[in-house]
Amino acid sequence: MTAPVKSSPLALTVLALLHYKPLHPYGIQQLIKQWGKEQVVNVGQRAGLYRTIERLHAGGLIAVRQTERDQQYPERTVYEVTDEGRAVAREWLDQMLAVPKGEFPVFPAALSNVPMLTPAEALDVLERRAERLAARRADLASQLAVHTEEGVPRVTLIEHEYLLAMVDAEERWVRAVTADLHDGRLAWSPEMLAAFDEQHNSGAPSGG
Amino acid sequence: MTAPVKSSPLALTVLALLHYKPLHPYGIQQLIKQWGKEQVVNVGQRAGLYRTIERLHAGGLIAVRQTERDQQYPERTVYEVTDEGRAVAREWLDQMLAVPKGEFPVFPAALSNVPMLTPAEALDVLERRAERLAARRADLASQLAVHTEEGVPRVTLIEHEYLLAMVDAEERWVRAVTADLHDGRLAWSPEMLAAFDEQHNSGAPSGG
DNA sequence: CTGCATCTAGTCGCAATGCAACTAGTCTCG
DNA sequence: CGAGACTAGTTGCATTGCGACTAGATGCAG
Repeated sequence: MTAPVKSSPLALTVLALLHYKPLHPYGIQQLIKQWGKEQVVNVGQRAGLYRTIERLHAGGLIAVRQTERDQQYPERTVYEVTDEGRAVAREWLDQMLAVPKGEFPVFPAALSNVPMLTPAEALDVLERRAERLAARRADLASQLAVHTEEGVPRVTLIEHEYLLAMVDAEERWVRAVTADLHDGRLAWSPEMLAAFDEQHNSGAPSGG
Repeated sequence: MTAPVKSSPLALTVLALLHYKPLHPYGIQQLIKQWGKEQVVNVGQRAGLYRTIERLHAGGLIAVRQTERDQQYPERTVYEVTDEGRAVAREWLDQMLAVPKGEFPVFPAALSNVPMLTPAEALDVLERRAERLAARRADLASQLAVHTEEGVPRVTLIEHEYLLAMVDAEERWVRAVTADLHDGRLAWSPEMLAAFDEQHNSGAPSGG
């Protein structure tokens, strides 16, 4: 038995689309974009898509159905999902939905080094973030509104609802922090951090 | 001039810790754990840490200060941050704080394939997620409480506040969705999705 | 006191990912 | 006809995640 194929957002999406009907790689990419999933699956550079398909193929989760040839287009390999692929997709989906995965986004890591800045500098960069978040929030909200008006079933927009909720929450949090920075409820100085470090006699994460 | 070093959570943290005082790799790892930053920087497997340090060294952002030798321990190389390293750390920090980066966490990608499940199945897995999120939330909240009681300055806990806010927001969102699933405000069926697909005459992301 | 497990510190290798460059054919428009 | 842009797929490189491995130190059980 070959090593089990590792799950990934893209791999799951490929299986899901093939589950619906056989497709060639480029067709998959088209569908992903058409359905606005590029916002959650990173199919921007095709390399990842082709490699993922290869991996799924090698693992027996998808199979070649046919090899078309429209003259004018290069040879197109059409894939279909296998029974094992269907089963695996189900397992992946259950796992990914039920178990929050410990990921390491950059923002919290950056936040943990905020003491390197002065409160005024922190206020400035966080305000800039808040503005960008607001723009993204507005964008997501308008996409949702458009699709909803068009009668798209809510369940197919559920990931957009989620993204919107998260962006909204982050923006609120950032604005709360900038407010605290603005009127001094959150403040620090090198001296204060150094004094605290001394009490605890070991290296500290503050910027000296 | 060598290629500019790519930023990463770990690289930033290493520069920040060395900014405070020179250290050897293992000491850096100790500090990261001691300050609870393993939750935001992924220093679990040491390979990443050593490779990051090598990369920073090659890029001239850190330099070897000395090579200690406690008998009993292997040779320890102590690094210190260079002036360029300080400057770069500042730039990275500004960038990472001000600009939300488009990352691709697995949960939203999984969500986008929820139509493959029945509403009842979706309810089940999402309830399991909500429970795990609640556990994590409680854990983060208690860590925060402990540190706050000990008089740790708030700014050094800011990334924990953020994580807590995000986990809390996600849990609320998931519970709102499970509530909607529970009493039918969110529902679907293969027929309904198929009907919708037909109107739009192209492949669909629903599970057929 | 000898063998076995465990901790500390660091290294190695591999699969996966992100990103950019490159190929090669096709279409468009002047 | 030729320049540039689009389509479709490939290649390479640096980075990351993750697990396995080394090798000395320590501890503790028989």
